[in-house]
Amino acid sequence: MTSTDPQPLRPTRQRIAVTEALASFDDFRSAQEIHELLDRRGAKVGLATVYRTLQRLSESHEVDMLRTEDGEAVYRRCSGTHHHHLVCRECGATVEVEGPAVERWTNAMAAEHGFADVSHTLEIFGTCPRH
Amino acid sequence: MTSTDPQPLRPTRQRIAVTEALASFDDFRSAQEIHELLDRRGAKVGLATVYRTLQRLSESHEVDMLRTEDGEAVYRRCSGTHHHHLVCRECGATVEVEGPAVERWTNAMAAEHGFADVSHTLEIFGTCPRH
DNA sequence: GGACGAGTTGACAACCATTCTCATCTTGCT
DNA sequence: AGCAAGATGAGAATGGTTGTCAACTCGTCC
Ligand SMILES: [Zn+2]
Ligand SMILES: [Zn+2]
Ligand SMILES: [Zn+2]
Ligand SMILES: [Zn+2]
Repeated sequence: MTSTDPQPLRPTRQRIAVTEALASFDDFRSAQEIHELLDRRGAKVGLATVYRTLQRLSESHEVDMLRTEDGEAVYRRCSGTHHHHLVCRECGATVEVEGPAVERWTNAMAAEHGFADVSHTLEIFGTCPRH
Repeated sequence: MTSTDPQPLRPTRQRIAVTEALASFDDFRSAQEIHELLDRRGAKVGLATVYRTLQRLSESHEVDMLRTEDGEAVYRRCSGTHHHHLVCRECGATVEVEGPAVERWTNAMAAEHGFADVSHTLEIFGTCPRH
């Protein structure tokens, strides 16, 4: 491998602040909400930087990103392994779920139709026991 | 049932035109693309109306709507039954797929965590045999 | 047919999440 | 210290989507 190495991502003050912010909550939040959170904490990080950082982190699978029903991107820290989410529509409470069978099924479907380079998105929405 | 009846949706010239447009292609297209298509066909339908109509149709499950990676809403005519999609990243070619096992799995996950009123989204992306 | 109210339309403005610009720092390295 | 690549941020710009509201259409009941 000589070409595209993924670049290390310098640990700047801003990136550290964003990562810490992500560690402080459990539900999915938008870039703007995270920016606001940082503001309240006194960490001065530009909005554009928050967007850029979250984008980078989600591209490298260090945080999960999904889209709300109206298309807004929301983020959440995540465990290393591949998984999906069960999200409460009311309060945002999130449970990570795994299902080998589903993974196998998506791959089988793709293979059956000759699709290569496969990825997938899967989210489950509902109302949690507290609602 | 006395309360919220879903309202019939009047068959206006514009709505018919949008429905016909939807019948004329097989991949997922944005509201703007569909508006453009209508324009080229000479059907004069306002952009706002295209948005409103697609929204209505997708709410009543008469068309499928999903979000591209950058959050844009795209639409496609659909069969009546619940299903998911295998979408080509390159050309947009789409295959509808069904999987009772997956449906069961999502419900089981939700039940296991006490979630009610469950729905889910699942899309598979890849490159089709022609790419 | 004519009148009426609810539903619908469209040109355009407004919104708002996200990205771009670019001059100015920082960082990593020698 | 000195440099190049990377990173930042204030503000402007972008662009999909929604809101506004006066004019229009449909179905319905005289
Ligand atoms: Zn909840
Ligand atoms: Zn998966
Ligand atoms: Zn293709
Ligand atoms: Zn399903």
